[in-house]
Amino acid sequence: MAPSPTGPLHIGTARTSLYNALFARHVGGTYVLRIEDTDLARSTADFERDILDNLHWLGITWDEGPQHAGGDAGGEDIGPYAPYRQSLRMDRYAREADRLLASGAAYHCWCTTDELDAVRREQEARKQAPRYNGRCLTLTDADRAQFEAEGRRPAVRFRVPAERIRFDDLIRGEVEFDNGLLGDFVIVRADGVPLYHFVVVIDDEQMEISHVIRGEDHLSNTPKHIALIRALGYREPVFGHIPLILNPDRSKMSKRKSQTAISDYREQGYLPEAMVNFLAFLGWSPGTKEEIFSLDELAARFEIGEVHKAGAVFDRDRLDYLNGVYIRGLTDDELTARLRPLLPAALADHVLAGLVPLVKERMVRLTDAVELSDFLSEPDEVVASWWSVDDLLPKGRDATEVAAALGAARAALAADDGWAAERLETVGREAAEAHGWKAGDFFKPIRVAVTGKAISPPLFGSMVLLGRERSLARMDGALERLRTGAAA
RNA sequence: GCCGCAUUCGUCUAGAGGCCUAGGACACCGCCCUCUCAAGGCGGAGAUCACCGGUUCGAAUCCGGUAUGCGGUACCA
Repeated sequence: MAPSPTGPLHIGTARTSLYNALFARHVGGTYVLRIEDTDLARSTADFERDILDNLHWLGITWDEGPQHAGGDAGGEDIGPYAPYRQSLRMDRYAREADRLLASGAAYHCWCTTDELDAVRREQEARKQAPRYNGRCLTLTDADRAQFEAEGRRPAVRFRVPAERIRFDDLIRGEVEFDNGLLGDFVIVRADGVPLYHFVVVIDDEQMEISHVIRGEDHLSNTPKHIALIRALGYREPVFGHIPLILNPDRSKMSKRKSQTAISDYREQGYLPEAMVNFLAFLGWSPGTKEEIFSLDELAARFEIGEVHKAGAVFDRDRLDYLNGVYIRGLTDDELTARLRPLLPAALADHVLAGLVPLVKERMVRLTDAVELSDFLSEPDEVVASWWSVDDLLPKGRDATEVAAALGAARAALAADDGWAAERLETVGREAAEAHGWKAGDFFKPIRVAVTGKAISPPLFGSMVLLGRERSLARMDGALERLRTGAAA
């Protein structure tokens, strides 16, 4: 797996990482992670940290590669072929470029960006394939001396042999390209920085990569890599190109149209287990009716050859559903621990522990607990500001009637000295019956007064967590507003 | 433009010649349960298997073509 730290860990990169991990674990292989940071201008240490951190968060582990972010400052890489960051392997690439130059498989190109653009525009205007015209292939020594004298620095171009390239893709089967259609592409920039197609091939050889599993967007790059592999005398790895994850409009999933950073999902309260389960099924299925699988179970069943060929739309609804399933599958203690950092410190641990069973099956994301529990940590005045008198009224009842009902409820509940949920509910129901109201209607003003909202966790459990005094005080506050409102 | 890849309910998918009048899940709708909301249970609607032609007694499944979509076509990865 070879992510490029030019952005935060992307959903697609995470899924590719997952498939690599599942494949490696399933066949008992060695999973290698390499940081592709040759694009110095766009790569940052922060992005690298984000990628490694979030991969760890998902539970994806690798056998070789940087275990911690740190750039060249010293995240110690693990594995026999360290370093696993391309920015630290430049001497190796320079040596291989020299080999290619010496053998004539590559040549210097002095063309400037402007010159190349001009040629390309001309080709496009003539409806020709835009590719390098080979100008620097026929330069004389005098030409070269002239460019040198002008201060121009040459890039290195690979001389692409015009041949048909065929390979057996793990997922797509036999694929064939005609490299005669390709122009000679640059492998080392004029500033000496080697480019992706070149370094990936060198590293794969030196790190003894046997299987390259990557996104389908690399399928048409593969013939370039194979040509380079042959020119360098390397062993050809097995390739597998997995389908793309798509925006709802079926284009390649992008930041513009979808949320793509794993860290965003993490912040929004998605569980890593749910993300992994969801991502695994975006492009693969075990063929069973069962669809809840842990990482270990996935690794046990995963077959790379069963991966689909067509892209899959990222379906947020399905992720939400799965996340809810996983939240409900957590023990109360586990959920309490995961919720703790998201909720105000003022919310006491024992209150949180009591809250969890009340909200567990009402959550889609961990962050939902914030709104479900804020009535416990906000002061009475704030909670009172969330509602208006109208919010207290069940359908068809006016303020005077509701004041009477709430007054009766308050009196009955206050008369109970235990303040336990089950007992309170019994008292509440008896009071409702005595008052001649349906329980639902009778409880509505209590709910709004106590929790500030028409939708809340179970009422009596909520009242227990809030405490007798504050619950009664909030009901008193509501009664007051009902009476003044009714009077007005 | 050129090259490549793909195409089963809105979405994720099952399906590898007869078990398919195409199964499941999410989303949607209805009912039940119910102190609100969820969760849960039950049921419903939803796919002429992109299209056309062929092979075959028989095709979603095999072959050919067409269309559409997507990806690539950088001194980005």
